[in-house]
Amino acid sequence: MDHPVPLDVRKQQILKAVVADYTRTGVPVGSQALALHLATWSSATIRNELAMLSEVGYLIQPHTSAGRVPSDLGYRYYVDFLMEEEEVPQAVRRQMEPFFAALPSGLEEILEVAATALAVVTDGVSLVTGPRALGSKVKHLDLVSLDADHALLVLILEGNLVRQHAIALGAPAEQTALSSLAFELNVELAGLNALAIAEIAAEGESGALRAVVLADIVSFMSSVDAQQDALVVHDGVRNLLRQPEFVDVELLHQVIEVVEEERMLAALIAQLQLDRGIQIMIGRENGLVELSRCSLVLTTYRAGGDRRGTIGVLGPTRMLYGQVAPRVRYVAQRVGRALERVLS
Amino acid sequence: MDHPVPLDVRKQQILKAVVADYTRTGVPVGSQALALHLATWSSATIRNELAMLSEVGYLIQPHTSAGRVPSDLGYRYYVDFLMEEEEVPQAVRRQMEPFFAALPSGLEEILEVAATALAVVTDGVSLVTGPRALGSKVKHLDLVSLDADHALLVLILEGNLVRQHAIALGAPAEQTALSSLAFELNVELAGLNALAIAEIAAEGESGALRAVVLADIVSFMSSVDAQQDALVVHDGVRNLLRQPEFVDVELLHQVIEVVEEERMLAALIAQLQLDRGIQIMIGRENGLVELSRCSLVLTTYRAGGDRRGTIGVLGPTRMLYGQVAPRVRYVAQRVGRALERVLS
DNA sequence: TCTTAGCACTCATCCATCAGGAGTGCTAAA
DNA sequence: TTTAGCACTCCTGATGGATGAGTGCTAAGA
Repeated sequence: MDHPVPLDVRKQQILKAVVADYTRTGVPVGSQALALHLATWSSATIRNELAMLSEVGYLIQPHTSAGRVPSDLGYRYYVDFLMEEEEVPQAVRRQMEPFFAALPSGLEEILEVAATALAVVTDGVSLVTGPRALGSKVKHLDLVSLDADHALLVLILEGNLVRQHAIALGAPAEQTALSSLAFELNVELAGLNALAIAEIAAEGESGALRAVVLADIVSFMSSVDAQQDALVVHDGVRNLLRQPEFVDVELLHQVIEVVEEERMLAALIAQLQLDRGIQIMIGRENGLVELSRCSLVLTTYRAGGDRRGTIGVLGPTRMLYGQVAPRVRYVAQRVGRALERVLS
Repeated sequence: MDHPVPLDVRKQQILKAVVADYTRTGVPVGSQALALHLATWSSATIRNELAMLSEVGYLIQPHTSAGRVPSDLGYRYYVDFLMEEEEVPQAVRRQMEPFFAALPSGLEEILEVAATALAVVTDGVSLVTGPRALGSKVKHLDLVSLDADHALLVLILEGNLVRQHAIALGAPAEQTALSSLAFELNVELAGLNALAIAEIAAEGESGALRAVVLADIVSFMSSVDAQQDALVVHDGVRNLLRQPEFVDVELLHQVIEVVEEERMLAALIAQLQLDRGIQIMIGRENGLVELSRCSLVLTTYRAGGDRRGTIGVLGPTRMLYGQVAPRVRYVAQRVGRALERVLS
């Protein structure tokens, strides 16, 4: 991967043609089929080249009398050096428009809509994580009385992330007391993150209503920060079923298991280097055996400031990378823009 | 369905044995296999009875030399007259405990947790709709300034359903103005639904900040009410893949399509009569051709007062109804209790 | 009249066999 | 260096019993 075997122009053209043909049909491609597209050379010449490409590991032969299929390495070379990105067609943009037109203002809702849109236009499973809230900051908070000694804490964090949590107050408190406390805290805590609030909490005397609420805010915000990474929205499992590689029910089972068991994907995505533009993980590169015959096309979206989340697509290794990558990027941009509007 | 063909005791026993055997093994059951369980009669006698049960439509023979399989009608007779509900075993309750132990206080989160728990213990796809908010009522609201002439409306509805919406104010307004307006509206609107608020909105003069916000509250609450029905959480698609009936990829495809395309299910569930305890829809009874080989076991959960939602399981027709039904009911109760705590 | 042993019959499933064909590697000529 | 030719491999799909599970029917027994 670091030192790909260099290829001459003809081998490159042939590899590219193999990838193109195979992604289109899903059937191993033979020298004769290639000779049609690459009329410059005879099938025999191509056959020789194919043998050499197999030798260096870019192509695989399922069995002796079969055509060639790109290996993970072959796809890697293709993606790194040969792939041409197809601009997102007008028709596809139009197809997504309804999703983004009536965009809601909540973070989760926006991400969910984006997931659906992405699944529709890429024929894969879309994956979206929440923006990493590296110490998200309080924008506004509110306290609503539930019963005598319980209250609901409503936190509005930067990015209009709204979270609520029930607090056991320890002692009875009226709504009026809660309201004035909320007013007071709004002034004090605006713009602060969990860490800074923890300091303020440490100062005050314990036991009082204010102390109880402050302690809860700190612990709750920390848990929100921790959770944020894990949030994975997905959509489009149905798309996998159309792919011929998934007639193998066992394989399908493994993939769906991983997708529904969201934390495995979350872990995978967390180890991702951000800020690399589109990142493509091919086959075994992702490290999960269950996904060894799948690829991931991921990128980051900006949720204002330096908060970023991940959005992307999971599909079979045999994927139209040149088409999927720009679409992922496009949706990421739209999400970023939508969040911008909603941001503080 | 309204007038099931009556059966004598022996036919009932045989039908019950066929259902038991078939749900266990997934293989058509023959007279000899039955004779092992029902030692009172010979295989020949059972054979005669099977022929009669086939004639009245309770059993089906996939082909001449195959055993019998219960028809939709047969399952219907079984669940109506023969099924014995198995109490939820201690082990299963324990299995669900972690899910309910650290239950969050938000409506959506609770429903999501319940969906996961239900999927785990029933080996099917769990389905959950939000509680029907037949004119949900305001409990608390808040206005947060976004920029000069935009504000974020945060509505806390009964049941601690928190919703936010961005408002274009039409004219600049400071946070102080918004706060005092929010204070004023909290007093006026507490406990009112969209309809009642619409009346208040109609009274005031238009154009003012207050009028703009009121108008937005009305339209937003109406849309929340409308949406509420549609909200369907699901989990456990992976479970379907273990069932032998879904080696037929085409069938699987149709089912997943329906499940992911949530609105079809929402429509199906909406037409459901509530308050009937457990409702079981077998095979074609659900009316969706895509789900003609599936069954639904549904019930309602109470979200306090007269707000109710639906929770249940989708699985193959060949389902352990006597086991699934009590588990669905159990989870519904737990959800109800969890929501109770969170309720106003 | 009801039950049941016996038996012929049906038909899905399994397995081996075989022809067809796609695609290869190798050789030798251009 | 390219390419036509050809033998070879081996997958795929079709064919055709053999097997066996399960039935319906008949006739004898309780």
